[in-house]
Amino acid sequence: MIDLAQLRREPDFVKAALARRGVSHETMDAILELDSRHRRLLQEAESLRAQVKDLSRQVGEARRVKADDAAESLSTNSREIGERERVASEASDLVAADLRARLLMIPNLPSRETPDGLDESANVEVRRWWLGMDEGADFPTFMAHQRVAHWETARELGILDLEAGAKLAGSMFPLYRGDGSRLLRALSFFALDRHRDSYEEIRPPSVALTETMMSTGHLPKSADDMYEVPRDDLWLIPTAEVPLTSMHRGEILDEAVLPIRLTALTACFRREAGAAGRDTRGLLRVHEFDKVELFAYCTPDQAEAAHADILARAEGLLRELGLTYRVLELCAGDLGTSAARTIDLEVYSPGVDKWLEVSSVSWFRDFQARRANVRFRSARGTQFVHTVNGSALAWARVWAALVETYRQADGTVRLPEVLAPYFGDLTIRSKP
RNA sequence: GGAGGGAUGACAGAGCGGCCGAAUGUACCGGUCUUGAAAACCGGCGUGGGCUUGCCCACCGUGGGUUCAAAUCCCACUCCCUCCGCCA
Repeated sequence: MIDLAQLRREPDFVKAALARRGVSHETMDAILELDSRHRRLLQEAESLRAQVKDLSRQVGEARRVKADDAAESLSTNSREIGERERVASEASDLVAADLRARLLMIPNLPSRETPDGLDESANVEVRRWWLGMDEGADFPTFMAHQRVAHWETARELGILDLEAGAKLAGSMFPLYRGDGSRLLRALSFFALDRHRDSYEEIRPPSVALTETMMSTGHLPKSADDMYEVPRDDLWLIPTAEVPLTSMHRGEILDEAVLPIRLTALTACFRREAGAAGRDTRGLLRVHEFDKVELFAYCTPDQAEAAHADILARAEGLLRELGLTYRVLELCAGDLGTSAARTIDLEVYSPGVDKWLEVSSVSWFRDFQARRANVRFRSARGTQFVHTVNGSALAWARVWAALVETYRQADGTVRLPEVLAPYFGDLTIRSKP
């Protein structure tokens, strides 16, 4: 949630920032108008309530000295004012609810680093990396045997059964088998081990309450993108960011414990509403995938370094795996609701000849902390923490890129050496 | 699923209709004392909101209700603890 006080204090600045991501000035003016109406009604209600409290005190006093007539007339008076207070409060609450509902729909202010632009075409490519680049090698030329889509290779090798997944849960719910399933597990274990030095591993629930979804900004805006369990007021998590952000919901943390760095492996569920038919073959876009997430609660001063660390770790994994990737600075119009700044990592998948998003590293400033009410106490008083997070990494697409990149001329897949401790024999062959 | 107990400030723990936003202790911060520290003593010490910046309002698990007045009474819900049942 954006800071209402800031909107009041510097409306032009906030409106200009939000205009960069398509929020109209009229929308913000309506909020300011509601805010001032709310404050007027609130003042009225509060002053009436102050009168009721004062009279009630006098009633008590009168009773004590046995002045029953006085007590009776004071309490009648108080009852009448109480009626008016009730009316004023209801009016105030109504406006407050409207104001809050609108405020929850407003996205975060883009950071200074975020370039202008209304959609993904305006994202800025920051750099590319490929194996050997650091030694001066040119962008790789992929061989014909690497130009085979992962779903073809996977069928030949028997490591992915999309038909079976569709039978069980519908299309875009993949079922991995044999070495395909082992590869998935190897990747998660590999990543979690790499983060052990400074991130505490968490295994959160895979479902979250509506209230929890509100904290990260996934609700109310993105309800259509998520799976709901209405009977229990639960939602399947679209990312570990959801539970991790709410771990300290409502708490005031000691400055000394920050930054709190967490990592979690979870399944992620996404309905992908509105994306039907777009890049949906194989593992390009699926409803359920495993992801290792990195997350930090930090002070505003620590946020930049925490963001950079997550990005470096996500990139580090891709480099260790020897995959070709590029780094994109998202433009204002392509940012997620809660993000002030986001850097995406896209891996190059030679078989399908596409760049696939495998990580999104975001800085939320205090937007989520304000919603989740996570603060910290310091010498300068109590303030909201900053949250940052990023995938390291989302495995379905990495799995696809690995199978395509490391496909050999003989049709087998030879995985990179770093996976040896997690996978054993690195060659995936078709089983007789 | 059934029965009972509980939820109060950073923590422990009183209060059970009327100056209670809340006793007391611990922790924490400042001061006195001390060569220094500890102890002792003195003072301070929740969060958020509104406006005339001094005052007002809200918050005692959550949401309703009763009352002139609710941390205190009533109802519902959530979570925690104990016991019984069931179960991977």
